Amino acid sequence: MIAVSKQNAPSNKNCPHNAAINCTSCRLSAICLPLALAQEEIVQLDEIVQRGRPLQKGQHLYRENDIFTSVFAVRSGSVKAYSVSDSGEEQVSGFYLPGEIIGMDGIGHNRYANSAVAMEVSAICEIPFSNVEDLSAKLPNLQKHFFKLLSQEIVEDQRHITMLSKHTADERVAALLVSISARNARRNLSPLNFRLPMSRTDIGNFLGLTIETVSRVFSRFAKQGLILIDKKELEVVDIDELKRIASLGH
Amino acid sequence: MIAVSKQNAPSNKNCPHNAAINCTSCRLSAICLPLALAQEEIVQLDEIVQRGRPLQKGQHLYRENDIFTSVFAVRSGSVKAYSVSDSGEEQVSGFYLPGEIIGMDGIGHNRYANSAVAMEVSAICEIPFSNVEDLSAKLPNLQKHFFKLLSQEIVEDQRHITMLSKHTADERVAALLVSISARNARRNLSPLNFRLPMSRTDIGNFLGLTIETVSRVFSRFAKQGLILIDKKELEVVDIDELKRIASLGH
DNA sequence: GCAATTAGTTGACGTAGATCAAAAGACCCG
DNA sequence: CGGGTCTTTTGATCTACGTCAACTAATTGC
Repeated sequence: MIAVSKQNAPSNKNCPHNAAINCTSCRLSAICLPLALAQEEIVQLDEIVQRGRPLQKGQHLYRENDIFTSVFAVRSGSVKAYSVSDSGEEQVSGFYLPGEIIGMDGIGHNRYANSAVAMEVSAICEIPFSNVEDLSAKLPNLQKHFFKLLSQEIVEDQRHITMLSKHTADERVAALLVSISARNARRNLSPLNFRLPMSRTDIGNFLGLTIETVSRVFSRFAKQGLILIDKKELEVVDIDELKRIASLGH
Repeated sequence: MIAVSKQNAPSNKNCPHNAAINCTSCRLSAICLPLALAQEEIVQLDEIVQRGRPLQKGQHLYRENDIFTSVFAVRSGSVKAYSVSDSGEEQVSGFYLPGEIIGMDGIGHNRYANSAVAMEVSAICEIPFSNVEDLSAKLPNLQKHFFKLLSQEIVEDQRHITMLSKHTADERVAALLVSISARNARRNLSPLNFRLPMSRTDIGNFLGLTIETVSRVFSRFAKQGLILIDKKELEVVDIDELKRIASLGH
């Protein structure tokens, strides 16, 4: 299921990492663009969006404390955001899938608060934020859209806080699987069959659990017939039960 | 939501809850307004800010799921934001002190994601967000300021996520005390002598701990000579040691 | 193609903090 | 002022998850 692109330059409309594309024709625009934006407005936005060559697994979009310049839209692949504490420990703050926007944590202090690294070969759109600010003054819908994006990330983070402070290991893992499933559905991918792009270590780190606990929960879910898991390939067998577990208060 | 209306109570410049005040003269403006805003721009902002009569302890600014209309600046007192999960449990998502802005979680889905309640008698400025959007299109500094505010809240929440997922009870409590101390300093209040506006239950809930654990940590800190605590009155004796504890990775 | 490294699984055991329990202050309010 | 309620403290016990350890299976590199 991994469509790892072997080619590195020639333009090819069928390649998911293809750079020769624009917002108007991008099938993810429904996710990352404001629905309210008129065709002509999209063209204006399109002009400021920069599309680079695909990032390889392990390559960074930016690093914690770099000067903030842009936010990024994931076009294909997946990205992990993380920060490193004084004591040198890594904290994974989020996973970003196609259509999602990363880097907005940098706006507040003009420096990125996290590092962002590709978890697999990924195509990324770079959106210089000063251009967004300028254009937002002219396009009320665009301004509104970015306010919404930022606010939604706050709500997301707060949900995650609740997850960490009130939910058991089972509930956290179930919630992550349900979240990825729902996000895949939104992108018209299978919500029941997908590849987890992140390692067990990253999952544990994100969920505030050790790798051993994550592994045990997966094994238990598999034994209970909720999922089939082979390394990173996942089949969700009983999504309703996963949802039920995810929404339990403990 | 409470009806926060412009009122014409007798002007009394000395009362901390006084409503007859404007942004220009408000001694908190350095905290809640963009420094870059010109005098004349502040006047324009001032016109959309509504100042209501003080809220009593326990009164709500808004409730989870109410239609989003405004963000609010705390002028005096203190406010707690919290949400209630499916299972009926409360999750405290933040404490807001004078100069801080609350309610931005509502922008994303046009409904507040949290409830906000006064923890003591508090004066609040209501800022209708549609006016902010309109004015932001004209005042680039204002737009920038709100982008920053939203982004900073994201960074705050992510710090809190790290706190919950990587830090011990001692470290969490120390970090909260250091945070309140720093925020008091910023408002030119004593950073070493203050009253905790929230209950032990709220502290525990916010930090992902039980009330018993919070109580024990306070007792331990007191025994170690780091703080003096009498009910809600707190004296910080050794701020450096608290900072050290707060920044430990465990 | 075969050692070397890394990622994941599983088991045995330890511990930070939850839970349960009881009591002592505060703080109402009639 | 005195009885009821709520908050906080402190102690005794329990448990979910972390830690440590041993092993297997992928992946990488030469």
